[in-house]
Order: sequence, then structure tokens, then C-alpha cells
Amino acid sequence: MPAKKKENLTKGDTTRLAIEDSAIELFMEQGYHATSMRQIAEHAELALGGIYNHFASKEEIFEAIILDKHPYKRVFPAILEAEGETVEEFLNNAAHVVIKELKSQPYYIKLMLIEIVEFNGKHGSTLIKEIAPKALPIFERIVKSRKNLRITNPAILFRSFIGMILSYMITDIIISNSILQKLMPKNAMDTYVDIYLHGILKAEA
Amino acid sequence: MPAKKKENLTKGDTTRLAIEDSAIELFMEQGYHATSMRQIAEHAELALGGIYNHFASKEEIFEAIILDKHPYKRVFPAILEAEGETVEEFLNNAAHVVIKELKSQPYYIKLMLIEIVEFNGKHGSTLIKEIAPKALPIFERIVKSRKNLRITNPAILFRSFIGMILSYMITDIIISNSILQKLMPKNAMDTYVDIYLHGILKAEA
DNA sequence: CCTACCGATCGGTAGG
DNA sequence: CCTACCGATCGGTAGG
Repeated sequence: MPAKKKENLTKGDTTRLAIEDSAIELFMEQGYHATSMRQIAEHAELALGGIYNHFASKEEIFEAIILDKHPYKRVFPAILEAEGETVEEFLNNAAHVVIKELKSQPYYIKLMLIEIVEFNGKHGSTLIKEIAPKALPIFERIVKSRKNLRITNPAILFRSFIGMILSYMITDIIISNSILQKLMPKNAMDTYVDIYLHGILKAEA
Repeated sequence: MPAKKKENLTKGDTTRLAIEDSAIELFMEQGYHATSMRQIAEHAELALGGIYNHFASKEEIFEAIILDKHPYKRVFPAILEAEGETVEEFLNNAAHVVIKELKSQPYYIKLMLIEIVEFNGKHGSTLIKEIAPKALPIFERIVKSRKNLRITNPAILFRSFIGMILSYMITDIIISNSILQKLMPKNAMDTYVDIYLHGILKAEA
């Protein structure tokens, strides 16, 4: 059997993906509980009952999306390639890669918020268990290799890196369609990265 | 007629407040659409129909909460009092005051996420219109009065300040109940403020 | 004419 | 993958 590619997905796989993609779109627009199984079915062009051949429940669709579509699977290899001469260069590149990826899949930030709002972060800890062991070593390596860091705890270095990206993405959502939007420079994201970097780096003095 | 105080609320005011407080608690725990009007009524100890003497719809309850209970009403006077000799001291004090207030009303951060998830930030722009004219002058004053700032756009200074607080609050929710929790120092919030401050301040060099 | 609320039920929809 | 349904519950409203 050849490895599955897009060309030779089974009919079942195609339907399953159609359900996931429909659900992503609708959850993103309406939220989880405001989205009905009938809407998902209609959007995926099958009958309501047909969904239950692929997923046992509405929550199972959400879990599949959270796990299958997580951007870190595409982001991670990119980050590892994003080398740089200095810590500053590396983190700067990494931040740009992550935000570019998140912007190309803008649904995910909202799915993450749904996860917090509707499930109290229930599936989040599973995700962290998967990601942390891969991400922490990167920040441990940074801490060990460089001496000009003001923050030397890899966990909080990781957390604040994620936090910096989250704060950009969320304030971006909040201020869009607001009067503040006009006051923002277009390179706001660079400023966020800049604030983060020159906060964690010791002054060259 | 004396100004209304807690002692002489009318029966109607008391009921209205009971409905708002019940809704806050349930929205926070379950999300907006997962919370039924019946649950809100039960928690407020009145019949379902009774709610509609005070609110025309479920969404009107949410709007009232967002507008009435916004922590900025309590945070703002405190920030204005949080003077400091330097910009660093002032922002440090301000950040602590805001986070302390948000932690004492931990519901609000979640209501804000619901607002984004369920209403696509619909009510948020109203709120920004109310807050921005009061908050921006503070950051404008900071920009004018100090010369050791790396960020001189008041709007993005404001945005990144809010973003710093949001990123702390949200990553706090995400990592609670996770293995990462143990790796976090207890003063993680101070580190966040520290990263923010030494990011926006020029090196004394 | 007001307020605060009741028991019962409306038309539709939820997940399964 | 569909049609046809279920027990229950949804947000909202009726008259009194």
C-alpha cells in the first residue's frame, strides 16, 4: 500500500476532511456551541446522520481539529531551520515564522480561544504535553549557549515567547474595526518582537 | 431622593444584579451558548419568565455585563493614583494594579474571550471607544515627559501594555493544570513586567 | 398604571 | 451515507 497522498484519499477520508474543514470554518465564525451538527453536515454536503459515521460526537470533531490541524506541526520544522548567528536573530526569525504561519491559518488562534472558553483548556494540557518536550530543549539550548540573557529560566522564556505572539494576535483581533486601528503602525508586529527581544537581552552597555 | 446605595436598592435593582452576577458565573464556567436562560434564572432564584422583566434577551444580559462590570472602571482611578518617580516605576505600579484587579475579578478575562469567540468582538469596539480616549492621554504624557523610551507611538505603547497583561493572564490559564506549571517561578508576573519594561526603555548605558 | 413574577407553553432545534 | 425520528431542552412569550 502506498502512503496516502491527496490524490489517493479514500472516499471516507475525503468526507472526514470535509467535515473537519467545514467545522473549522463554522466554529471560527460562530463559536462552538452556536454551531450545529446540521450546519456542519450541510456545509460538508452530507446528511446529519452521516457525520456520525466519522465522529462519535461534536466534541470529537473539535478534538480532531485541535490535534490534527495544530499549526505547530508546520511551524516546528520551520523554526528549526530558522537559524541565526545570534540569539536575537534566531528568535526574531522564529517569531516571524510563527506569526506568518498563524496568519496563514488565522482560524487556529480562535480555536484556541474556544478551547479556553468552552472547554476550560481541557485539551490544552494534552497539547502542551506533546509540544513542551520539543520546544523546551530549544530554549534550554539558547540559555546555555548565550550569556547576554536577562531571563535564564527556559520555561518562562518559552512562555513569554508564546505570550508575546498571543498578545500580538489577540490585540490584533480586538483593535480591528476600532478607531485605534488607524493609530497603529503597519509594522506593529516588528515592534512586539522588538519589545520582547530587548527585554530579554542584557544591554550591551 | 438620595443617591442609590447598596442599602437602598429597590427590589428590582437587586434582582437585576442577581441576574447579572449569575450570568457572569455561568458564562465564565460554561461559555455563552452553553449557558441557558433557565440556568441563569435558577441561579438567580427566580422563574425563567422573570428574567424578561429586566432583560429583553440573553445577548442583552451579556452586553450589560460587558459594559457594567468592566474592571477598567475600578482599575482606572487606581492607575491614576499609581504615581511613580520614573516611567519605570509608574508602569510597574500600573501593571501590578491592573493584574491584581483582574485576578480579583478573574471572570472578566474569560468574558473578554467569549466576546471575541462568540460575538467576533462586536461589543469590543464600543468599549474601546470608551476607554481609548481616557487611556491614550496617559501614554501620550509618558511619551512626552520621558526621553528614555524606545517606543514613542502612544497607541502601540498602550497596545503592548495591554498585550503584556493579556499574555500573562492567558498563558496563566493555559499552563495551569499542565506539567509546565511546576517549571514556572512564582513571580512569573514580575518577569513579564520586567520584560516589557526593559523592552521599551533605552539602555541607560 | 406600575413592578415583579408565576405556571404554562410557544415555535424550533439540540445531540444522538 | 440517508431518512426518520427520539427525549430534552433551547430562547423567548402568553395571559393573569
